[in-house]
Amino acid sequence: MPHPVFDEVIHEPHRLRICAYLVPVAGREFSDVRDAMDLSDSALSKHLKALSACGYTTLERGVRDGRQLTTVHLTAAGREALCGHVAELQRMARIVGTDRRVGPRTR
Amino acid sequence: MPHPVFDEVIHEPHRLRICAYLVPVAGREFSDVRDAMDLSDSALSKHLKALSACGYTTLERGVRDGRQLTTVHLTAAGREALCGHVAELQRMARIVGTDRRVGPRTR
DNA sequence: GCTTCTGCTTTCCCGGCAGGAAACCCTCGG
DNA sequence: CCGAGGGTTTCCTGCCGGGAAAGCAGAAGC
Repeated sequence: MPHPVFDEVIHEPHRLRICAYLVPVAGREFSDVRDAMDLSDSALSKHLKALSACGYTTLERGVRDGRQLTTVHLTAAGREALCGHVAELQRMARIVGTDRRVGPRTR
Repeated sequence: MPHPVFDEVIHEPHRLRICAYLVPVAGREFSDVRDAMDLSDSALSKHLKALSACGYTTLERGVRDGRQLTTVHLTAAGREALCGHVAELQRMARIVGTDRRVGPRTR
């Protein structure tokens, strides 16, 4: 592994968590993500913009109970990217033997 | 997992790789790390300074064959931090079901 | 002991990125 | 037409990482 080279867009802590947060469900409301990630509206909006620019997420604007609400979705590409990134890290961890307490698993 | 909160020092891509690179051996020469990580002298020096400031690495200056050479060591704390960080990511991945190809594990 | 060389370190400067605040839509309900 | 709620964009600021180059210390050579 000369250069694991991580996906910077997804590697960014908040975005990493956002994507992870989106994996298990079909879609999350903007406000839910904002609260769960403890981000300001603007910060989240920017992160989603970045993620969407890469095709990792999509925003679906709709209305419910007279209120407008935006739903965030993780795209297949986003899931792919996240999985790939995590896999990359795990691969690194495995090679390194970093399985909590570096024991006899040196290889 | 309200706030996985990653260790920013170790999360930084290059530093993450540097630490991983140091795990399997007792010590690496500065130049080896530099080349392996494909970093400039100054960049590596700065990263090592940051890691050392956290007590994650130590530098041992010595001489061999008339040449001076600095050996980089990952400390126990550094290994701990790396392991912890990776574990955190794996935990996140596991919760999320990100095991390459997200199947029927929708919840 | 002084110069030169080498190997790391520090300084300087720059560009990029993330965050908060606030101004700005846009849409819905009155 | 007028708010009000929900996101978005702008503006500005601080931090952080990188390269270039100057700086510095130890070692070899003279």
